[in-house]
Amino acid sequence: MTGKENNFQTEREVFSEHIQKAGLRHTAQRDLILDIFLQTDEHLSSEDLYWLVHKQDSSVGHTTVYRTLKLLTDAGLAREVRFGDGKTYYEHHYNQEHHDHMICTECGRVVEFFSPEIEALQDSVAAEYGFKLTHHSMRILGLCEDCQKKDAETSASGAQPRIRVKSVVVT
Amino acid sequence: MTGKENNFQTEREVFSEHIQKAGLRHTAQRDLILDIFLQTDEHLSSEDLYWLVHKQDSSVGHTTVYRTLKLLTDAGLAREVRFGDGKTYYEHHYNQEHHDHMICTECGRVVEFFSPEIEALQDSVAAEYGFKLTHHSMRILGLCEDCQKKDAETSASGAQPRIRVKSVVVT
DNA sequence: TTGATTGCAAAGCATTTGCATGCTA
DNA sequence: TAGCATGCAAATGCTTTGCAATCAA
Repeated sequence: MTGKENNFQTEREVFSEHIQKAGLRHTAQRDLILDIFLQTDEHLSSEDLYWLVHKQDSSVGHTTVYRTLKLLTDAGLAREVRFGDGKTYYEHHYNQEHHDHMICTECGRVVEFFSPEIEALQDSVAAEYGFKLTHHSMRILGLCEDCQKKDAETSASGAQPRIRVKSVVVT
Repeated sequence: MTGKENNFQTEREVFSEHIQKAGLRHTAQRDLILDIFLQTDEHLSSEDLYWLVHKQDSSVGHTTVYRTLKLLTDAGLAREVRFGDGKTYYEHHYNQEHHDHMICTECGRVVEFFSPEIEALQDSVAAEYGFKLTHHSMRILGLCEDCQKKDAETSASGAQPRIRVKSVVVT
């Protein structure tokens, strides 16, 4: 009886509650997609989750995974994140600490970090301009330690990154 | 002979230099697109710029505007920015101070801001994880002062925002 | 039974690409 | 003249939507 299992239960309950409150319905697909989502740890795209689901039930369609991820987001269980490669990724959101992302533009490695100082400064910037801050979004793009070394050794590395940041877009 | 005019000249020169160095060619379309881009002040999408160009020369195609904006970005004259509505916007980049964006999710208003403290903290976060920071991206999403007031008065405002942030995606 | 849900195919968007034609250098 | 640039149409990649069939409540 670990904390994780308790948490697991609770997330299912949150989902059920959301479904009831919104007048929606329980389905085998939704349960399966939630279960598999909860078993993951990485940031995954709808495509990624689709294939994981597909392995267990090949009758589930792409559309349902898309729609269910949206549903999970509405229920507060998932959070959409974008890393600049044009896809939308999802990460666990329920009972998770807020964090931002640092992305290696070479290998796609994603590091989560949290800086209370930056958070506080964002609040004060918003206040300064009269904004009521609802969300914020922050990415740091650069080269991770390994890729800095690799770049020093050879220029061409064969490995394909999972997340390819095509154009480095700074906002 | 204002500073703006001097700057204008210089940006054209930068463009010419970039074109020469890259072995590319001067064309009437590129000159026109650059000129019109330089006359703008807002963040504009390729679509936006296309229509501005179209007014002066309707023979210029979408594709050329896309390609030229990429070229301007390569030349350091433009910077791609994304606000979360799925489109790519461009802003002036040459001789511009670095800044981040605060976006009103109701009316789409974009406020540019700069916080040296946040910049410094980003550097130290990167350093802490061994990252070599190349770019960063930061958005603050919320309600601007006007929209907070409007929300207090009525819930439905008829105005269509120029930038519609469909799903609030926090990264 | 009623109406939400599903999965397929098709449509949407923003963006990119193939290719014949046009035009700079 | 060589080969980059252009513009059209078609393709792409991700996501959404229409719709008939299915299924939960």
